Amino acid sequence: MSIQKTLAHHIKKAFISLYNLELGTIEFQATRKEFEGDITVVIFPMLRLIKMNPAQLGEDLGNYLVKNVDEVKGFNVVKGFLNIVIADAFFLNFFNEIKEEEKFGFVEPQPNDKAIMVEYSSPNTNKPLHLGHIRNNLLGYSVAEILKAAGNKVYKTQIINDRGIHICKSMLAWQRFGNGETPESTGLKGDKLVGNYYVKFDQEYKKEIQELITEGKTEEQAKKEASILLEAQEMLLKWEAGDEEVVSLWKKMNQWVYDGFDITYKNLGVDFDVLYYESDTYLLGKDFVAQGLKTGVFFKKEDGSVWCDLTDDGLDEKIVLRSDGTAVYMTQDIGTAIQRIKDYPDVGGMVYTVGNEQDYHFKVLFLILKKLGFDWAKNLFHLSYGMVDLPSGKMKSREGTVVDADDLITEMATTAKEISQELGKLEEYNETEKQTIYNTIGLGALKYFILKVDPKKRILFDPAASVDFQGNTGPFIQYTYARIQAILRKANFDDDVTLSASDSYRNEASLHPKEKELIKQLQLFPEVIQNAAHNHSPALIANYTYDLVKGFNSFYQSVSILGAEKDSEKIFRVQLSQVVSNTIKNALSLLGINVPERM
RNA sequence: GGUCGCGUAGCUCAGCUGGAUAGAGCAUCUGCCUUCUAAGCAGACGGUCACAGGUUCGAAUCCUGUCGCGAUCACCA
Repeated sequence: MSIQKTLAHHIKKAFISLYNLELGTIEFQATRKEFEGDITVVIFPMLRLIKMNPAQLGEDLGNYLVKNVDEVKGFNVVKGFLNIVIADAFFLNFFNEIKEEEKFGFVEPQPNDKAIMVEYSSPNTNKPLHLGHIRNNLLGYSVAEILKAAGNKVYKTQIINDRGIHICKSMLAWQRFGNGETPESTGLKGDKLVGNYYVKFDQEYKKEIQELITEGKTEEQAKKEASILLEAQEMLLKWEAGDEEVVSLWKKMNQWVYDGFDITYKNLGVDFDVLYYESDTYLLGKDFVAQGLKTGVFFKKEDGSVWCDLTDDGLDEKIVLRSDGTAVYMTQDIGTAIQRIKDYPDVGGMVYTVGNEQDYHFKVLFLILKKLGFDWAKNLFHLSYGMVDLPSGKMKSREGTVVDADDLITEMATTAKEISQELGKLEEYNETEKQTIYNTIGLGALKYFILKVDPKKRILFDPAASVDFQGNTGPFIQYTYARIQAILRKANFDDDVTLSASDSYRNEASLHPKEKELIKQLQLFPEVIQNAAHNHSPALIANYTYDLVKGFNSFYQSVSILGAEKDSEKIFRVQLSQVVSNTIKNALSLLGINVPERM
């Protein structure tokens, strides 16, 4: 039982025996450093039940606890705060309980619990992934991992936007100007190659518009009448009609893109359990619109278009079917959501990782699904995140001001390499091993930099300067981990200490303040995971890990680990280091960050 | 204009369901590498928590309003 629960139980008993009163929730907090004690009870809220001096009440409760609870060694009262001193034995016992747990804090999913489907990435297939996708992927992946650690079964998914006018544009440009180029013939990643033709299309389109304007057309006319655009639109119609030639080109070029994406995903360390393609789902949802029309969730306007009236919920009317009977984005999303539950009946909720420009869309989507009467609709969550901005402003793919995902990953590894070489580390390694470590560090820096920020906030990303390797960064945490590994290696090789010795903790039960501090921090981990899962926030994990690392470094600097005076002390400190390093590793795994054994 | 989000140190960010004197890192300055990895540690400097009201024993946190920034308000996706 956690110390909080134990204390809460006894404080309630104290209230009954001292004042004959039933107490509700009790507020605990960690005791501030400047006061003596480990855990603090806030007295003020109790004054609502009983009118008395808070200092006196604290005094009474403190005395009761010392007398009746073994774990309570002492107390002091400052204003309305009862600071409780917990016996070191409690922390030692806790430590001994968790020290064999490889995955301390992680909860196994219960077989009959509902699963959660987490959607992220969901790219278009006409251009390569960029910095915005990186934030999306890292967030989605991390939240999925956190949900798993909190005891949920999770399906990771993405819906690939593989159809529409955008891919036709790339296809057309490739047909016209491509000379049969392939990823193999050019040595380009497939997504890059296709992306180049998307840019090419735009260039040609603009050229044609200019020509038409000089011929005397208005800009508006020119934009509509450019032959290259008309041809792309025609191509889309052919695709929809199932034209063999167009479909086979579409398949070929999409496959290039997928091969390219796979490399990026692999480098980024993300993966998926289930894939959905928009070409399979874009016609879904119409049946449910028809049903909703019958049950009165939707209504039809004179022109035949179908709408959902959300004015009672403070929103607008939203179209769900065009007057020509074709689907809109919303229709498709309704259909896809329902389809997913059909495909995976154990799914009881979904998380959509999509940028905050679609906040309104998802609000409406979730509301409509609720109105349609699906009970899982209450468990839908839009994991909304802010844009990633560059110092130069917005990223615009057409203007070439995007930060390409692959380039960024490479650049981070290069920076890691430069810094490592400057510091003269890693010299005993061969080139391949070094490169692996550079990748781990560079990627760790990037991931931590993005995930430590609250998803809702915008990130200003300066590729040249913003990812630091000192202070609150991924590499700092990785570095601490690597240092602990060095201690563990030396403890094993240079000393005849047996880590599994049965007396491997200090029986005298008196902890160094830094040791106690560390154990207290470890104690918080399970709670942090639950919290992070509840709030869909990797930032909570990141900040916890940083605190733990700070705590360890402070410990590392102020006590001698391998050179401890007594054997029991040495073994204890090595074991403590071991548990801390496991926890760091586990916490980082929730952020998708790997740890190097040396750096 | 309506709706939603954000505004905390020079910069980048923490601050959980209201709690004690608002915390880190970077930058600037001071110490610490013959001793477990100095990508580190210890310390100094730095704040009208955008602004104004309100709620209460107590507000960065909750409510209202104002200002600033961003997003969004298509028979686009």
